[in-house]
Amino acid sequence: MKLKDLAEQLGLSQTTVSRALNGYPEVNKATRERVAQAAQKFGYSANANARRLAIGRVGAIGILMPRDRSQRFGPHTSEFFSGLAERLSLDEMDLLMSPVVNNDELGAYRRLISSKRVDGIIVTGPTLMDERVAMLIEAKFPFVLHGRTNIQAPHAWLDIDNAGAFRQATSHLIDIGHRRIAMIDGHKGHTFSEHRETGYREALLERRIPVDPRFIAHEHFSDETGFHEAQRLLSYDPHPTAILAGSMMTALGVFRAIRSKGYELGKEVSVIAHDDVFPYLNASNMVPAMTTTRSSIRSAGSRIAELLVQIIDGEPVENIHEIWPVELILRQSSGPPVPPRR
Amino acid sequence: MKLKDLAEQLGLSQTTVSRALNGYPEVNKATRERVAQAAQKFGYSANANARRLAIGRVGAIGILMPRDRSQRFGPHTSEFFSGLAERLSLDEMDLLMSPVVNNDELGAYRRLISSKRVDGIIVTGPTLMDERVAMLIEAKFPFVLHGRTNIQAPHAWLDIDNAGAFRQATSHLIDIGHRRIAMIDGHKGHTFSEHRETGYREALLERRIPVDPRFIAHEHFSDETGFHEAQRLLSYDPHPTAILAGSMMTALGVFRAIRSKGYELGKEVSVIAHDDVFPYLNASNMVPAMTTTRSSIRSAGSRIAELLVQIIDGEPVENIHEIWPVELILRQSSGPPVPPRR
DNA sequence: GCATAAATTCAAAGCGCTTTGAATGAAACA
DNA sequence: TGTTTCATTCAAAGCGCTTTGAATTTATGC
Repeated sequence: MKLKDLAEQLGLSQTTVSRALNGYPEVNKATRERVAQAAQKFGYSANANARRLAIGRVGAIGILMPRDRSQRFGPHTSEFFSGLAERLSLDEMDLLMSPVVNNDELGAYRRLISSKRVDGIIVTGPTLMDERVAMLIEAKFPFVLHGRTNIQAPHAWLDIDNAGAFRQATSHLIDIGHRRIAMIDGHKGHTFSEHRETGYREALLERRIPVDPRFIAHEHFSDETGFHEAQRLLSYDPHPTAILAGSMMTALGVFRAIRSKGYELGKEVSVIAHDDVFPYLNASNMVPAMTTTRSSIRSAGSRIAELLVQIIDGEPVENIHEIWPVELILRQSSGPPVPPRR
Repeated sequence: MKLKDLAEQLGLSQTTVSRALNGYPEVNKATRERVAQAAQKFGYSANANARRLAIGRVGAIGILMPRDRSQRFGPHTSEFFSGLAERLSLDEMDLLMSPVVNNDELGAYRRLISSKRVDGIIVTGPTLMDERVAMLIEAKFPFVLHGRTNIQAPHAWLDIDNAGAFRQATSHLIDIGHRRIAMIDGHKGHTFSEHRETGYREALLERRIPVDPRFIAHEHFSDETGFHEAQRLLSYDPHPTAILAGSMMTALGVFRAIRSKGYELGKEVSVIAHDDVFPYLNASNMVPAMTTTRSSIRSAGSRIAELLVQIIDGEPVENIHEIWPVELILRQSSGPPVPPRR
């Protein structure tokens, strides 16, 4: 059933029916009701493509499948998506996930824009001089970046305070007596990873504790890499008395490594993990409960969707920058260093 | 830049340019080249909405945000999506995620169909008499179901052998001497959950071991529920000597509960988990390595995307039914029951 | 009771593409 | 050379909607 048919059924013009359905004021109330009922009855709903063509707006925002396979759809991505989806549903907006073909990421962004399949784009996991961001700015296409870059031209972004999180965690560990502190985080090049390392270094520097490069690891987030890196770290003599883990998955592996070496968690070796708040993996439920720097990636997604919709509606991009603070939540996996038993 | 502009630039008609771009044979080779070059140069790419309106095809498949919040975008969903996305990229198809508004799920499906935003739909997490499936069959809209229902009318589906997986795991446990075996799985009502329970019961029945209803738990998949349910199970006297966990997350909680009670995993209490193969959570890396029934949910997603594309291309739906076998992989978390050390 | 304003409704144009049916020019045939 | 055929190209119609500008009906003021 199309608009024409519906209009004929009702003995009205397409114009009136269209207006009735779209809530225009110049339609008689009785007529509007009648139209609504008929639409309901016949299960009519406008052909989205015709509608979009006519109004020049899509009602969807896009996101490209994250570039490297390892990052693609990790648990972080899915939590983030969940936040996006939740917010977008309020505006009845769709979320379009488009693949990167031929590994031509920039081209994929360009095509997504010029084919008018989406009203705006969300960019995640940026590097410091992210070329996708540069391109989108240049193209003047609405987008919001999750994370930050060093690119100066105005654009909208939302990021958490990664440097602050790791600075705070590191300082805390120093405060309670640790001197050999290691970190296992995500791959270098990504802004969040660089920022975290910066925070970590700043905290050490402030207390004049030298940075031991062996104590810094960059890997993707999984229990496996957490395990391997922690094993490596603990094999040094003296080994670190505290480990910062970039994600909950990493932390699971770190826990495992500490146990398998026979150390007591939270005593001989402390662990602080960054927690993106996964509904199915709760830091306070671990044994021992895990000390974390916490920030909900889902909430970030939700807010980003909101911002993008605002931008699409014409909000100027200049002032849309948010840095979210990260909470340090002390639990049992961290404590003053205790010399090894034995 | 639109087709008209591009055509004018080239001194050609829109017809010819369109045909050149879409690979029609009746275009001079030299012309085709020239057009391709110009398109590249001007960054032209057809307005997707106009194109779709004209050809009546969208180039996207849809999926609605899973219904209940708990299930929405768990780690399973994201792995599944990942598989879908991977396969769809081969066909340059988009994946459209549409929200369910006002909690009107069926209405959301109807609107998705009648608004012609997608060429086909993927349905997940069905119940035994899933109304969405019934509706889609009725509407004759292309779709593939991940899972199964008891609905008889022909429709395409792909499922793993959930009953077989749990039957096999249970039988194995019985074989090595267990008599009190518990299961913690997903919510009742979902087909996969019912099938698993069926498999479990069949295995017990076959050996004439009575089913203890206290030993069956249905909860959503998270480490927290795994922990709580396992705690409950282990508080019975006598307690189960083996626990089947419906997901890796659940298993993490179960591990924790067993340890916190002071039992030795794989001896006093065995655990077998169903593993959907998460790249960031590896069963063989746990300590002890976890015995699992394994089936990749990502591969399932990939295959389902493939099937849906075939259906959209006209493949009849009658014969598209796949049941994937599930492997039981023995590792250290299961073994013959050992009487508690005092 | 008539002119004017306000409330409704409508016909037709346009969104940017594909595709039908016709036109053109070149090559092949007789 | 005139006629066919084939290879290319084109003009125009149509996809289903929104929206402009005009037409009609109804309400209001004097």
